[in-house]
Amino acid sequence: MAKVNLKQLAQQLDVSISTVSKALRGSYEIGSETKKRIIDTAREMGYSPNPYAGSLRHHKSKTIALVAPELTNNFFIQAITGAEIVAQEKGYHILIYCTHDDAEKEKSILMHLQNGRVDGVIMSLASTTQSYTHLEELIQSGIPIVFFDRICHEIETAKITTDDFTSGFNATEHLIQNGCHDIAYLCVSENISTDNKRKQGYLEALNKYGLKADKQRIIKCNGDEKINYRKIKKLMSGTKKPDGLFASIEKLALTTYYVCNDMKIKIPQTLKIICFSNLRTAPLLNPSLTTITQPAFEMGKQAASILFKNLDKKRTLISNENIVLKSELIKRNSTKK
Amino acid sequence: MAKVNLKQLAQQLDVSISTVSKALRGSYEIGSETKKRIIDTAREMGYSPNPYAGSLRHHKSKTIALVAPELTNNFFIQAITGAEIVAQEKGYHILIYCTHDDAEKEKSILMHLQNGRVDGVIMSLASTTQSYTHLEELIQSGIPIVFFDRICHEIETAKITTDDFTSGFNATEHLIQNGCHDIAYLCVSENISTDNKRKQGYLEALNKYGLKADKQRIIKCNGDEKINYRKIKKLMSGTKKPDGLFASIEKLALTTYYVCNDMKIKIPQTLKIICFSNLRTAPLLNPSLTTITQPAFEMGKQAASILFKNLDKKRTLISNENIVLKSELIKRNSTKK
DNA sequence: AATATTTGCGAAAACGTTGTAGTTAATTTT
DNA sequence: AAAATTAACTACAACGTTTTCGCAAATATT
Repeated sequence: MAKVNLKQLAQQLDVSISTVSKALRGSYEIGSETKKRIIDTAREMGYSPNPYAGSLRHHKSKTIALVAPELTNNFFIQAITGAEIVAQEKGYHILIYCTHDDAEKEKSILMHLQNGRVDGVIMSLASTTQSYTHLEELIQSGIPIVFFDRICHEIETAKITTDDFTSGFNATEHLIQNGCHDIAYLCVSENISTDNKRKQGYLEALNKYGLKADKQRIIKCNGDEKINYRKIKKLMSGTKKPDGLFASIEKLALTTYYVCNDMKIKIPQTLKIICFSNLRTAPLLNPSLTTITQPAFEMGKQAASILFKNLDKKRTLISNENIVLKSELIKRNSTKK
Repeated sequence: MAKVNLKQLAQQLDVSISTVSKALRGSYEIGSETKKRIIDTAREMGYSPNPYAGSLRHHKSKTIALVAPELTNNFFIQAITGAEIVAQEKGYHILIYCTHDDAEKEKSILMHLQNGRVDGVIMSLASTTQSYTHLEELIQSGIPIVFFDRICHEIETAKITTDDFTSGFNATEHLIQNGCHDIAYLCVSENISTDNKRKQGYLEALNKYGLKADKQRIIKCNGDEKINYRKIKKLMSGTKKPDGLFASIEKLALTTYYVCNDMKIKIPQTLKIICFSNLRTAPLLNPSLTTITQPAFEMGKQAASILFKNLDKKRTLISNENIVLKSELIKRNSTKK
């Protein structure tokens, strides 16, 4: 059964609605005997308060939105899982939205969140997002945002990232130390914060070891799988091919594996590959893939924790805070000397 | 800006609240001139109706819950992605809940959904779920459920599955045809519908080819990774080892890969492996993994479509309907002769 | 010209809560 | 014994919508 509300409970118990409400919230205004009686029958009748009535009164929904560029990606899924666990602990609910890496869709989703459906937002930017007015507007309308991974520097709030510069540097250095002299960098977009930092790390490492950076070696891959495949194939077809490859996202490393399979290019003998990835199967690939693995789960947990903490304090503006977690470079066979 | 409501709009326009409300919903009661004036200023002032006020009036939230046993699994993620796309099209919102394959948590989550927070539920059962009263109660309280993959036969509603029996049969037959005589089956739980059907297919194939079924060859693996590892290791350590292995879920095949790696067992020479999986990296594993791949994305889409269609018609009871999609057996090197 | 209908709008109730401001009756203080 | 306090409860407004009903003025029908 169900759909029992305060009114029905009150009728049943022959007390007023307010009394029932207060008793259930443990108010000291209600005598302990009545309180017990009310609580008991409430349980008996399976009473559960209508969340929307409460939301309407309090302008709080106990719900947050998690906005991610894609879902079919272990990094984001692990982050979501982390956030979900914290949400269940704290009694919050999570609405999931996927921008499919499309700035327009991102804008539209955030617009629809301005009306109080959620109390706050955890998000990672779409790679095509250029303007930040939709983010500012959301915050202006009283809904705080916490960013993770693909953050927006321009906005003052909490941001959870990993040490992308250092990781980019380490990844490149690792390739160099294992004998690479000509290293390509596969990225998604110059807009996104992570990609940029990783590239800077890459360039810095090249510089440190006296390798010159070549713009031709920085390949921007967009969303379409087939176009990426062709771009990478072209990269591996010239007379001067790279002997190392650093992919900023998992998907691009996998595409490279396919290209190498098809072109009979041997990994790691001819090409060494390293990649940002949370793939569980990295150790089982042929060859096993050297990865920089981000603490995605932890990032999701922290993002959620910070958001909830602020929401519970009724803070609608979250102070600037950069939380930087460490990624781990896991050496495997794809970069073996 | 924001937080503008009907009252403020009405004040600004010097008309009544009802007039504004009606105009915005395109009522024929309002003159076209006034209507235009209202719609224009509403847009100007960035009005967006408070969703919870509407929900309270209509007892409809335009929100559904998606309850899955785990998130870090490509099958469920693809299904969620499918559902999310349909939801965005239809103007619905999706709350995500993860049971972590725990019947108690599942129960608790569903209990919390009885109060009208969602209009309907899409779910896949936890493997430990034995009793179905919490499902029945939810439906009794007017919230319809659509099941996908791990369904509950006992409850009358729409269910989206794949042809698990046939797939189980085909998988086993494939192993037999490639020379296996002693095939183990790794499963999660006898409770879950999919597992059961797959096992029946497995047994049927053994029977057809005159191989006798051995209870020792049916290994029940629970959630814990380490225990699974030990169970599989034990399986591969006896004097009489299986020469074929059929895993009902992805995770178990991967664990088997690890076991074989560690024990220097050669796949497919010594052991052939086939597995239900939506892993994108199946072709890149060492060796590439033969899979039965479910149309997860499509399953999510269909589950959502059916649910929304019923909700839009204000149907709170969904008629029994079994939608069975076809899985695909993709032959790769892990089962090569 | 008297009556009936239509058009355009507003008042107010309702959805299920919560919290403020009473209102009794019992108890304590003076 | 009168006044003040406290304890235990209730009435009611409010949150932001939607919708039913009502009402006047304008128009159409006899």
